Amino acid sequence: MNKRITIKQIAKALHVSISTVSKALNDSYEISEETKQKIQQYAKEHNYKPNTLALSLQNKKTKTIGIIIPNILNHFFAKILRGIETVCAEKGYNIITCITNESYQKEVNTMNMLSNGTIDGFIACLSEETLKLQKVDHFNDILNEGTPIVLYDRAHKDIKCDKVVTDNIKSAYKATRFLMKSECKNIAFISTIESLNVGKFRAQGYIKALTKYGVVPDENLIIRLENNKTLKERINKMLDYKSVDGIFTVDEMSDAIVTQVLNERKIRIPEDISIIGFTNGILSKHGSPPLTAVNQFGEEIGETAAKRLIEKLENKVDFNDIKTEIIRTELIERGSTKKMFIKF
Amino acid sequence: MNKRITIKQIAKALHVSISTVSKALNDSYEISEETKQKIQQYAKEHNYKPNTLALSLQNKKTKTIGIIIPNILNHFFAKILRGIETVCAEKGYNIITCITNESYQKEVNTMNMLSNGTIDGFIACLSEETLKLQKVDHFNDILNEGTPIVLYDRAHKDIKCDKVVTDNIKSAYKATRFLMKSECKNIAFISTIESLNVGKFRAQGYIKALTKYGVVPDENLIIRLENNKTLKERINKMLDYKSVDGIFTVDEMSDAIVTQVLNERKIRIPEDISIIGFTNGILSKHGSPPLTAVNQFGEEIGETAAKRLIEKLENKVDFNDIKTEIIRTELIERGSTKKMFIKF
DNA sequence: ATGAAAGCGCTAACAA
DNA sequence: TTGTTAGCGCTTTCAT
Repeated sequence: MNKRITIKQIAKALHVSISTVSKALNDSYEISEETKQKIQQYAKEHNYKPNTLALSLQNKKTKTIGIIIPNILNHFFAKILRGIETVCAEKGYNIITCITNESYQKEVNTMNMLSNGTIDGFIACLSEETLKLQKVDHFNDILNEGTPIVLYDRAHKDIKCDKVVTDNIKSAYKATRFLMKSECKNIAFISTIESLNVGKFRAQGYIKALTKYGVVPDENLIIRLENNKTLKERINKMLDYKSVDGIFTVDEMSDAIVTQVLNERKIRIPEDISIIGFTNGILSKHGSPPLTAVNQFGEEIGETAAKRLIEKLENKVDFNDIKTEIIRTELIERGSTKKMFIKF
Repeated sequence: MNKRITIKQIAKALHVSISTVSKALNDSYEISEETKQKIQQYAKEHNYKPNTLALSLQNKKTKTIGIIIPNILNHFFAKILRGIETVCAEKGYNIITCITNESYQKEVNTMNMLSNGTIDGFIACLSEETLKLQKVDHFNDILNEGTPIVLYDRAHKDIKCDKVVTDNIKSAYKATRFLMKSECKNIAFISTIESLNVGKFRAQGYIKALTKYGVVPDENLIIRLENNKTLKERINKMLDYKSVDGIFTVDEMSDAIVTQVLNERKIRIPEDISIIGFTNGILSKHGSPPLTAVNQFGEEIGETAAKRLIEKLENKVDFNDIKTEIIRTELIERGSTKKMFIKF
């Protein structure tokens, strides 16, 4: 066993003082070339690595960022994490990743646990439960302590900090309009994320588009749930009720289940019904048929959030200079929608 | 701004010594109830949180674990991460997640960066490049420093540490046998992960099963690639060559592309060709038809690895007591294979 | 019951 | 050019 060596041990071995070693290792001009050589070589030979903890304690900076993720199995969040990681690695920051599993309590606990010197700042996304309970004091407490936070995707108006979000209303509006352009007359809306504000925004965009083009939203074609328990039966009921020819699903779960139901009922996509999804995860790309979907650029969201936080940490912008960045989306046309031909 | 408070400030404010405060906050029997009360209350009011860094420096323990993940967009790894996180959170450990993006250099850098007091141990998976280069010294160096490592999924025989892996040979054997049982005569093997040892093992299992039941492996039905660049054309060539009636795809990418090609050629699944996949990710469950697949229990792999590492960290087992744990798999029968009827 | 002091590994101001 | 010392926030031993 080749235990780690400290500056103190080097000093003793080489009969110099601790500070000489410290300076030599930091290549200080104060130290003679000769001594530097000697010390640096000894350090290398003995595989010396400075103890990050001690440095952090000294500098009051840890160069690590806490990442709060509601659910890592969600491909969208995985993409965001990748974006964050890329930027952080580039700029020399480590990340501590915490998964809240959509739980309020877990979110509060981990954030408190980390905001005591372990991390310099947070990049966080509210859990579903937090959003339901509307309790966001823990965020404001941490901000008050002087720890910067950047919120991504799911934000909350009562938290006064930087945010990086998607323009859900506009994206949903465009997706719905696309369906209308491709001659769909009865366009349904399906969501299992009604508990999230992003889910509500997408519904707003859908309704806005219909209304704008003179279609009165039909309650029976709108399914807004907080989970997918009763979804299958709701879809079947809806399809019995009216001959839908377009469906806008705003989360991947809805998309998967709709596709399944349509297959079961031998309804063809897109010949009988067109579908547009949201998020553009693995299922969209590789499903059959591949899904026309609103692509969210998760990596870009992550990168933007990380860049913003690091700016703050490095005092390139003032702590109280707060902004919300909106990341574009794009509609990726694939096989689940007909080629559009109506001009508006 | 409500800056964090230290023990020292409490001491000053309350006109007691630093050590009294420390003891009071730790509920020491040495301190009078009265003083304790006073100090604890003050601490609570001022939202005192002990500085983790200082504690770690003192204890030589950080209660955080470094997680090395080759690619977070891979759903299997995401599942493993979730398993790790669950156990770590339960036992009070934080995790620092690092993504290597399958790069050797990134793996070396991050592991070196963290193994200097930042983390107590590693849970790691070798990057593809590391596996190709067969350079694993960085792992052994870290082990030599006394930092425990648990390797998951992709391991390497030259690294002497705990491992948690899947029995790839056996799983592939069973999957292949299943295809044979369901009357497939010409079973193809498709892999785009030939660069990984797990990929090679799966091929071995496939060949073993064929051989065992008297089938001579046909080179033309075996596609072993290191990526998916030429996959589509290779599959088409193979299908032109011979009427395949069963395909064993050992990674999700292969599965997605095979399905696509079969759809294009109007070949029905499972009527014309049965498919079995590996890993059982999102695509398997929600594809159409849903894919019969070898399920890998990623969460269990993660949990097992985390438990093992924490045992080591808490000295429940000796550092040199090394073992390899093999996590079961199961074959999940879905719509991409015929109901089997041959008895062997 | 309370406090002084040393030390975890390191940096930096100051002294020699 | 090199060394001494104090201090980052905390625990712990040893006095008082």
